[in-house]
Amino acid sequence: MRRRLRDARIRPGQYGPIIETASGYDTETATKYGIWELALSTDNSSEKNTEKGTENKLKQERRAKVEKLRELGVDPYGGRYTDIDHVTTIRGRGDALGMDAGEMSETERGRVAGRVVLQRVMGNLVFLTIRDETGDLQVALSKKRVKDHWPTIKLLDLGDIIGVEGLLGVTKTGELTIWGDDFRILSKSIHPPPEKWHGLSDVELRYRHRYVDLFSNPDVREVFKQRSKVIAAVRDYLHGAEYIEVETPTLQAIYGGAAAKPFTTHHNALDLDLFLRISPELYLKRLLVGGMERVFEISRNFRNEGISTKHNPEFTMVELYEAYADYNVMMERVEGMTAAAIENLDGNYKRPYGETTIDYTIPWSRRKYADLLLEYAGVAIDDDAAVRDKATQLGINHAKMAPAVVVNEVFEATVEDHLIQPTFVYDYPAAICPLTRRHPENPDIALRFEAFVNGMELGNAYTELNDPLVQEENFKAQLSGQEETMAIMDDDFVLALEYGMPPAGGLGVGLDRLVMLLTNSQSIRDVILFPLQRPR
RNA sequence: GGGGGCGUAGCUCAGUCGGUAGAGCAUCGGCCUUUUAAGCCGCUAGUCGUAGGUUCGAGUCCUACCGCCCUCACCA
Repeated sequence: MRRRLRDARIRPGQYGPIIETASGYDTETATKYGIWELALSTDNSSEKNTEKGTENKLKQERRAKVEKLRELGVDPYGGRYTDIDHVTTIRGRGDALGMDAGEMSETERGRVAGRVVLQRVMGNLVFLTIRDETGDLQVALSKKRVKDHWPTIKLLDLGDIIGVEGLLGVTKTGELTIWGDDFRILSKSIHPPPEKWHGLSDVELRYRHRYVDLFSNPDVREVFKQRSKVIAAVRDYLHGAEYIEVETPTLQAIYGGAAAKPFTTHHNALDLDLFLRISPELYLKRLLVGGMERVFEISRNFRNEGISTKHNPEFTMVELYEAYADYNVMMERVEGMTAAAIENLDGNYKRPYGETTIDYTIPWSRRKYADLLLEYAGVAIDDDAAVRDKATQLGINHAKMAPAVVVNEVFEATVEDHLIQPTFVYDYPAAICPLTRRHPENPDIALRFEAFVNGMELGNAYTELNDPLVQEENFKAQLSGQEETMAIMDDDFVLALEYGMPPAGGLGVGLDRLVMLLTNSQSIRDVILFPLQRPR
């Protein structure tokens, strides 16, 4: 679309002869004012008019109003409108005045800008509900008071963005109101907004036209404001813990750091196939080698896998590495960043999630993997026969699985759903995390934990492996085994370890999931502004 | 990929047994200077997701396809 518009700007003639319409538009006028959508659709209207009848009719009526505004000498797409007050600010000032119902201040003025979301026309007095980023406010525009602006006000539609200035007052019914005497139309909306009461509720349309979702459903906007606060708090917390924020490549010639299928892309000038990162891990560890002792990155990662309420192909993770620490320190980091996020929201550590309440009070529960397996599956982790019996009971086809894989299948089937309250599960079977440092006293155990909340994995951490020889061996073992992990040996990463990486704790926390939990959102798509949708 | 559900006016939704496509909001035309989803009167509004099929007749039944949601599988 954008491309078409740009082409049109250069060669308007290609869109055919000028067509005179009811509203008096032609491509020349459109060109002059730079309203290309208008020029194009007007051109097409002779063919497409019948196609989408109502929508076209509604738009044409609004376009006619645009033209009428121009005839009145009013710019329907006005520019700078400064020194405005937010609705919340005006409400605060209004409250401070302590006016009675029906009263109007003689001196206190307000100036707002926002979208018209409700309109109550009573002849020569119009009540509008204006929505800005902070809330809704009523403005009243009377013919007597606005004088010359009245003809413009008669052309207002739901969805228009306007600016209003006037005295503050309280109506008979007790509603704080700006009694406008100055008025500006800032953007004429030519597409009708959704129904005023229900808003936009079709899930597909909400995702595809998120801008409509945002302006018509204030709760949605609130979720994304909270998302911003969560991420800001995580960043502040880490800065406070003397971390440095870095940015590492999203385009990677060799991908790694997780077991996941990548997206592929291509650099034309270099004629080089590249991958979108599945994790920033191997780059962040290189920074530890370089002497950056505490680093983090809030990174967009891309995994070419299934989509679900908990998985979007691109998602945001905070990944961090801390020299001379271990996974126990990382548990404190998870708790610390979550607490910081909660403090930045509302300070409430007991939060609803669906039907349950989750208590984020520190410290979170810390449970050994093997203990949980015994508790919920009733089997000892090293009792292969018992584990396989249990697997059979659960309907898991385990004949060809390695012992540790069966253990993990049983664990996932029996334990994870019970991990509702925040829990660190630690000391995983080494066989299912091959690139991980082993427990010094038990080589079958990996120094790893996962943080679970509401049965969902929130984070994953390790006491990092810094032995280059073991790392190289593990890499090779991985390569020979699974097809999708470490498709290419990352020699440079091993080289970095050969120079010497300090012992460290490393952690990744899914920020989309953290936001889901803290905002009581049931789908990851409700905390991602533009979740992936197939083109229509 | 398997299973289930959904797709009707710009939006939110009805649509009976297969028999002339409906309502509310919005729009348009009236009345209206204290309304709160304002109200009242009148009007307009449709490729029933797409393409086939069955039938005298399909929004409705059948098939395929497209899109979305849920779920399982895959997957940290």
